[in-house]
Amino acid sequence: MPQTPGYRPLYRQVYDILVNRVVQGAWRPGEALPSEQSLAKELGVSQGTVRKVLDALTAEKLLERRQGKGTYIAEHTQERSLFRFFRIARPGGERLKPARTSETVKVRVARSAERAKLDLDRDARVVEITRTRLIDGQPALHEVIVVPVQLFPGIEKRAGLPNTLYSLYQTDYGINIVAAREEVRADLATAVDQRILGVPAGSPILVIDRVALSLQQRKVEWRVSRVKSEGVVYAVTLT
Amino acid sequence: MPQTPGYRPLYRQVYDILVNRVVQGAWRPGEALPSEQSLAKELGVSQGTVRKVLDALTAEKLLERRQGKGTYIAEHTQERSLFRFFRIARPGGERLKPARTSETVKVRVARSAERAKLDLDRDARVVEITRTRLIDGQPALHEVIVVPVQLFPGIEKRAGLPNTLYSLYQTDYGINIVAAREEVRADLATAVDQRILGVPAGSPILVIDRVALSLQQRKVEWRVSRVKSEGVVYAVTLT
DNA sequence: AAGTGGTCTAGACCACGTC
DNA sequence: ACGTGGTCTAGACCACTTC
Repeated sequence: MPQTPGYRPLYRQVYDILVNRVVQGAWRPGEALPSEQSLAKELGVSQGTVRKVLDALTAEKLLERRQGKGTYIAEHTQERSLFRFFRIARPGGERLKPARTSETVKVRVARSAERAKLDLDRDARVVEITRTRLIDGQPALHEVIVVPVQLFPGIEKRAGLPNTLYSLYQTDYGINIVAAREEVRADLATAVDQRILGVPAGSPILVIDRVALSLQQRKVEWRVSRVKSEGVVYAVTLT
Repeated sequence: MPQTPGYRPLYRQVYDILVNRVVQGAWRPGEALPSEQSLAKELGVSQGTVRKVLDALTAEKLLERRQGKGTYIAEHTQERSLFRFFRIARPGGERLKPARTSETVKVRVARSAERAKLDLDRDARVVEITRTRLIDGQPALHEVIVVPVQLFPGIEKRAGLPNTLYSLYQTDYGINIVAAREEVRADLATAVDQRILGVPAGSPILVIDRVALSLQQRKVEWRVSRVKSEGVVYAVTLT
């Protein structure tokens, strides 16, 4: 039987404090945090305890540390977001970068499947973004992205969304995507796939179903991508 | 310009020492290591330095730590290996466990594609294991596994290989699989797929191409699995 | 009570980047 | 020269497990 059921290490409290500050935008992406020493002094703990927390947040890719310089809020730049969550590559290893094309944006009431995927209430409204992306100048995948309008007010009025939405989520809405659950399956090309991707009927298509999670583990985005399977793979390293 | 080009922290040396001991079988899977204190004393470093190394090896899943008890060599048990590297699941989340059927085992000279995948010399010999696995009693995937015979002498003479080979690699050959690079693509059922998996011609098939890496980052196994895509997905969490 | 890993502290010194 | 993060130490106390 545990002697202290409510035991909570000091570093957990420090962790929560710093996460809250980051979430509330105390520092902007790319900006430096105070030094370990000053944070320790301010919070009334030792430098080692602050260090443990900063190391943990760095492992979660929310911070970046640079020896001799300081600790910074990690930026979800285009390059970085792509490299982290976009797993399409050439067989053998070379990672690919898609170019974007125009998108269509709609606001509507969430369907039941969407409410289930994103833990939404009845009547919740969502923004639906549909777009096609190019690899080597050819249409290679198209995707439907659904996010709760409540979390991203006004996003539907923006013209020309960036190629990687996660940098936009971070800079304009304070939402950090820290993880994504993906389910990959094989399917056959539909009529829509044939038209958009220019593939023959019955071609194999790789379907990627992703739910993206924020720092608070909230389900923030549902995205289904359909990828022309020819000459590309979904590459991942299991550890 | 770095002032000390050959700088190497103390914990790196301790790390190498302990990894070597594990690789050379100083302790068996499931066995406890000496306590932090005694390791520190023996190696002439502080407990904190030993702790840092043990924590790192635990993060790599080579060790397991249990508060109040000790630090143990992680066991690649059937359950654990499956859960870690076998990513097939039902849509929505439930992870699946395949049952094995009989396999066929051959020894032969490595083909050039195999030499490239596994960094083998010309004339290298490999063991090829072919097997089919069942989900819910139905054939659901079949795979071809290729390993260098040099690393696994006598493996071809074993009858009835275990469902998860990685526990065998660990216990009988001292090889710990710590990571796997996987490439997933969509394909159409071939004649072989039709016969083995009982699917119609032209069905979508999920193909998983895996290279498994040992603790020393050596490419130890190449495995290609073809999975009946109906009702199952390849599930992974990106972080 | 004894032994283990887990937390926390205080202080020293090192490597790195900037001034 | 200075400030930052990175390493290393020594010691204290806590929580968990076993005896």
